[in-house]
Amino acid sequence: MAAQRDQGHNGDQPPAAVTDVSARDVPAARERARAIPEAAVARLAVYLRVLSGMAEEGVSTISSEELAAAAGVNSAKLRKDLSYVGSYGTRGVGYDVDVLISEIERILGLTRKHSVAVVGIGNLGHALANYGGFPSRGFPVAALFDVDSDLMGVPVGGIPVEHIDDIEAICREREVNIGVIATPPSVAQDVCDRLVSGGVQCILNFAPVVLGVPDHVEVRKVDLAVEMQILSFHVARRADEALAEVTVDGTRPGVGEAVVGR
Amino acid sequence: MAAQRDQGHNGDQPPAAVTDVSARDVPAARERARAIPEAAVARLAVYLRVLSGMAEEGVSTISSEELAAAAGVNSAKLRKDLSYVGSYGTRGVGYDVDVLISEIERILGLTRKHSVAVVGIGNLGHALANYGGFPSRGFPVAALFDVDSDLMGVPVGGIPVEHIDDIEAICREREVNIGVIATPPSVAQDVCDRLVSGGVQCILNFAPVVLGVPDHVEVRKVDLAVEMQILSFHVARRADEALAEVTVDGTRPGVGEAVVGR
DNA sequence: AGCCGCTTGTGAACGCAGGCACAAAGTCGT
DNA sequence: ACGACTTTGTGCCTGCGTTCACAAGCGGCT
Ligand SMILES: NC(=O)c1ccc[n+]([C@@H]2O[C@H](COP(=O)([O-])OP(=O)(O)OC[C@H]3O[C@@H](n4cnc5c(N)ncnc54)[C@H](O)[C@@H]3O)[C@@H](O)[C@H]2O)c1
Ligand SMILES: NC(=O)c1ccc[n+]([C@@H]2O[C@H](COP(=O)([O-])OP(=O)(O)OC[C@H]3O[C@@H](n4cnc5c(N)ncnc54)[C@H](O)[C@@H]3O)[C@@H](O)[C@H]2O)c1
Repeated sequence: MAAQRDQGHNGDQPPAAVTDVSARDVPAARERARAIPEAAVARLAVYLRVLSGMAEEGVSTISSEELAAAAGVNSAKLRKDLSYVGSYGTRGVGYDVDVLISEIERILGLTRKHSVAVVGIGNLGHALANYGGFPSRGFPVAALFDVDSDLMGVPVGGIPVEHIDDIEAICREREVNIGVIATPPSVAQDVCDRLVSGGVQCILNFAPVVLGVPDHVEVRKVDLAVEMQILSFHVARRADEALAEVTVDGTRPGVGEAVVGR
Repeated sequence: MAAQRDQGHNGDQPPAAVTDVSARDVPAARERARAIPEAAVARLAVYLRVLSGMAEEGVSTISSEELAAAAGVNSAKLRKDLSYVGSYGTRGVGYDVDVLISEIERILGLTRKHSVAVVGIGNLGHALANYGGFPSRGFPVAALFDVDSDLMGVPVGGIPVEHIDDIEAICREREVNIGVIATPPSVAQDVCDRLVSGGVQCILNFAPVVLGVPDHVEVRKVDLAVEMQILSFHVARRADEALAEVTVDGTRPGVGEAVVGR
């Protein structure tokens, strides 16, 4: 079938030394939540989207095999991922789509409200603020910030842009949970610090810099240049391989059929 | 120190079953290139950016410890990553910044030209097309595509938008290596197929769908909703932990100091 | 009611990536 | 010229995540 190989791009940073200061030799109880590998969490989010699509199409039950195919993963892995959430399948039948959606949402914490603030309303910030996919998935955009005085008060995606200097106060007031940084790299650390002092605990960073944050803050970065370079690496590798392939046995890499994702 | 925990979000998909059909029990030679873990490739790209910054500031030599701190990783891991590239350090001194830059660029395949095509010039596509960070890093934008007739010929970031129906021909003609999909999810698979038949081997997908592609095509996806949901999960986990923490020994997670990344 | 076949859930094995610690190697100072 | 110091490169161990394979469980069919 050959769906895409998902991101191989992943972790670094001492998983137990720096970030996980707290969770060790603790009784148990929420141990279950902690035990979910981050990679599995990422996949759960994908399953959730696929399941939502299924639900809209009126599908009420799905087997691990079908869901795995739709999500582009191995069915064993899918079942193990779902087992982190709990046992909500029916043997011989499969999973109830609605139940699974509810349970995954619960585990991912999507039952809470997660207000988002976008900082840096330039090219990228505009696109993010206008994007309907966030509010519709439970991430309402609560505030936009910039330094540019021309932007002050201008509504983008229905939300007026506010001045960066008010960021702490506004974030606290509106209980912003997630800060999105779309400013130039040079000011990203400063913006990050301000978000943190505004009580924001989760940050999604688009600026190509490594942010330093306190232990209790979670940062994820989206670095397009890195993505490009990883692709570039694969181009180079493929070129080498194709060369070696031909040299060794004359076989050329097959072209295969294009499989439809959903 | 506590820099950010990098993406824990990572691999899935059978690493040896689907994608790596070709590279096994091969003589050796380029075996070196294949042997680099994808996670290490992602970090190499980060090191490269940090090093570029260093070079601009006139730094000519850097130790693994310094570079590791700047990149937010463990120094041992950094050295191991660099060892995949080769032995270009000088013991007792460190690495020559320029040499390291050249070698990482070589490994990442950045010595070749990588033309990029962006498909779907909406909110996100505009931002991408206008982004100066791609051309400056060796990824010139060679073409833009959309279906919207109002956009035809309109220059975005200096490149005129062309019709999606010409995509195969233009991609072949301009030797596009990397296709970026920023269309609505519903047409993403179709666009993907067209890119592939236009000879594009690497795809960066922003649409929230799982793309099916032939084995020889590499897909990476950037899924902001998934990123948000991973953050959401951590919010939930933290809330649970904080609760348990207080319940068990009365200690509250420390607030720590905000460390500056660079 | 009992059997059959299908699908889940998971125990166990495997493999890869991360981290430690040290020997090798080179530099700088005297 | 030699020794002491610094820093690299890497072997080994540990731990996590993925995969396999199968027993347990449930619905449906006879
Ligand atoms: N545009 C893209 O497609 C793209 C792609 C990858 C990465 N990025 C990164 O995303 C970031 C934003 O890119 P962009 O193209 O939108 O840049 P941009 O220059 O269009 O926008 C930056 C915005 O940040 C604002 N800003 C500057 N200093 C600020 C401060 N101290 N506080 C608040 N706002 C401030 C500016 O006024 C501007 O509106 C950059 O770091 C860039 O490297 C962008
Ligand atoms: N805007 C964001 O910040 C954001 C964030 C995350 C994900 N995304 C995803 O990125 C994609 C684009 O988002 P957007 O906000 O730019 O949407 P958009 O609607 O603004 O832009 C989509 C563009 O694609 C074009 N298009 C439609 N069908 C096409 C086809 N068959 N061939 C070529 N072009 C076609 C449309 O004309 C439009 O210009 C979506 O899949 C969205 O889910 C966007």
